[in-house]
Amino acid sequence: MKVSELARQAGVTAETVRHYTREGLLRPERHPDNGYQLYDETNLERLRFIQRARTLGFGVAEIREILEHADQGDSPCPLVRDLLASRLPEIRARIRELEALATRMEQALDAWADMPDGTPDGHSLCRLIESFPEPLTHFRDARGGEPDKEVS
Amino acid sequence: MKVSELARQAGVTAETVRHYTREGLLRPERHPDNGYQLYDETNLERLRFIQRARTLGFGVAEIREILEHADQGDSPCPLVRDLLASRLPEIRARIRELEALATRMEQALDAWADMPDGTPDGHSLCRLIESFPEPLTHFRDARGGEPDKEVS
DNA sequence: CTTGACCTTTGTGTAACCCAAGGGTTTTAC
DNA sequence: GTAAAACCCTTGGGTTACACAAAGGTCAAG
Repeated sequence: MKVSELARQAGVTAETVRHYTREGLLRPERHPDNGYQLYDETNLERLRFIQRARTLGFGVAEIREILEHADQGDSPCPLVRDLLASRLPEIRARIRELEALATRMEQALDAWADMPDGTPDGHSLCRLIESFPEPLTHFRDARGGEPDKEVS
Repeated sequence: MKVSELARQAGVTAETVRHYTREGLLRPERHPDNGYQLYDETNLERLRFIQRARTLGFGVAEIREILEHADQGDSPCPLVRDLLASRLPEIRARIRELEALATRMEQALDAWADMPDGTPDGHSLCRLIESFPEPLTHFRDARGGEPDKEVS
């Protein structure tokens, strides 16, 4: 099947399929005449595997590594377990950060009612933000990226 | 003070200070002779403000907008409140995603004990991952980016 | 045979910085 | 007084996981 067909069956965009192919996660053949990429059932399975691995928090580079192990006949499972085990605490930490963030935001919105929101006087930019404790100088970061958009 | 001094006082890297300056969040003066960027106390306050805003989940572009409002004498507070209010649900959603992710990872590690991790047989890549339910085909994404590194 | 749908590659953009290179400047130590 | 250490500047490339646009070839239907 061709790109869009594979994409449709897996519920991703054709761009995503091409991306994984460029990154070496999928291995299509080429139609000798027109150069189209042709994917077989195995590639569909690989793609489904990739999707599951992504929802488990693996990055594309890691998945490539896993697939390469498997392609060489090695069991990738110990690798997977180690990656899982090492990533889990990071996720937990991130959850705590985000919860703290949400709490701060709610406090801010609650506190809003008690504060005047007049024009800043040159010393205060926005009391709402200024009244927050300074971030401890080496626990930076807080945002959750939203680089993804809905995939119809 | 010069870049590194400002950076040190706020607990960020000099690169970060330069970045904010390039993005227009900080407004240093230039030493007429050598072209060095010189920051005053006001810029230190701005930087601290930026830090707090970042931990509250604001992006650099948003913070620039807030600062521009304040620089023009408008109160940025209503803006801040709206941004806060609109971002909060996103954060909450992200927390739920990450919790689901962590749960899946833990299930995977738990299930590990019951599964053999031998060499894949050509049909299975890694049962640990393959045994997961397929992601619903339009609720993609799950990762929390870690594009940031520790800031000494 | 001409649309229109689909394929190709290449290049650019996203967020918030980090890092290296090449080249001036200032401070410090001898 | 000067040389090395330490710091400053700008420019450009890298990071993640794709999305999107452009220019151009291909294919099925009417």
